[in-house]
Amino acid sequence: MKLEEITEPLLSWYEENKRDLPWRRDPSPYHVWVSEIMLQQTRVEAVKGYYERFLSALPGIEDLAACPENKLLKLWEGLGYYNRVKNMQKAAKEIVLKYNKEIPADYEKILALPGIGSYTAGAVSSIAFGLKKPAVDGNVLRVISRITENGDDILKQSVKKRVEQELEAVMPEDRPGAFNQSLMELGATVCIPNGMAKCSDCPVSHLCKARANGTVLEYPKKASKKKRRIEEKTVLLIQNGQEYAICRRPDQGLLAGLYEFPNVEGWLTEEEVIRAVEEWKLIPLHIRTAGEAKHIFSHVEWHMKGYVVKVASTEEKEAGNLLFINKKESKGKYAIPSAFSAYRKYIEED
DNA sequence: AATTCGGGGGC
DNA sequence: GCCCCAGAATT
Repeated sequence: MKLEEITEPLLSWYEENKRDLPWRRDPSPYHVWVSEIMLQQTRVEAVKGYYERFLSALPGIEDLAACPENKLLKLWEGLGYYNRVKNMQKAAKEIVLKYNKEIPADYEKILALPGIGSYTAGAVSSIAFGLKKPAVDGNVLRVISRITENGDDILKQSVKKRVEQELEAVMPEDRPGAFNQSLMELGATVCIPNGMAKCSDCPVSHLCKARANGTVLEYPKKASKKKRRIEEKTVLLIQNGQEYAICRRPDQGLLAGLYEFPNVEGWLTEEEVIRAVEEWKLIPLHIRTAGEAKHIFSHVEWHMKGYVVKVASTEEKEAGNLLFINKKESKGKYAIPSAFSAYRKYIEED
């Protein structure tokens, strides 16, 4: 089987079956770029709402380049992988300065921008500019591994590089964007993972080696993942009247630059919590438990126990690194990640 | 080549 | 519980 045989069936199928997605309506380079960054390791359904809101707030590249970081993170709040939006702003500033406010129609220049790897560079190049560059994501790797019945570990970058070369060699000159999207669309809606592939709906099932040999369930091959480590934390809801304390996380590492309720490593007793609050030079008046919560990241789990600590009224908005905010500021101003969703209700109620 | 980055939905 | 998602950057 020659791989290029998939081109015509895929393109025809795509035109008939493609989903109506927000970023397919007006595929300007900026729109395609924003959508592709949001879609990195993130499902289409999760992105839709964020995409519309983001472009309403920042309709152009210059708006993105000039946006204050807190507002930017608030627009991304809950979407995850927050370096994506920071890198996107870096790239926007670079585009404004070096490329006269327009994304260059050049694969290598796009690839060199922060936050853009081979997949995103290929997607923007092909979809927004009609350049013949492949866009190989997890969908494409799964589809190709099944069609070719290839047992290599698709998590290896060497495999991704090889698939990119193979696809670039057989891509149609005229419709590279549609070709790339057809492979992803097939992977997302028909050739889906975990053994539920709908081969009867597949336009290239007659070319699929795994289908012919009944081995679809065995592909793609992936190396097993290592276990997550577990971190125990005590989360403090420090209440001063209608306001609660939050603090900014460090600029590097997990959830960098986002805000959180003050918390400490380990599970503290009430007495230890009282002492910890006094370390902030606050005067604890009353303490009660605020329940337990678990949050699972890709590589770590937080097992949290919470306490509500009412403190004596203080004039200061800030105490050390603490920042006292009200319900309105919590909802509209500061980005607090989903890891703390179990505890946000304390400030968002009352 | 491995690890670190979020969060949610499906089974 | 485990899987995976329109991946990229860092170590």
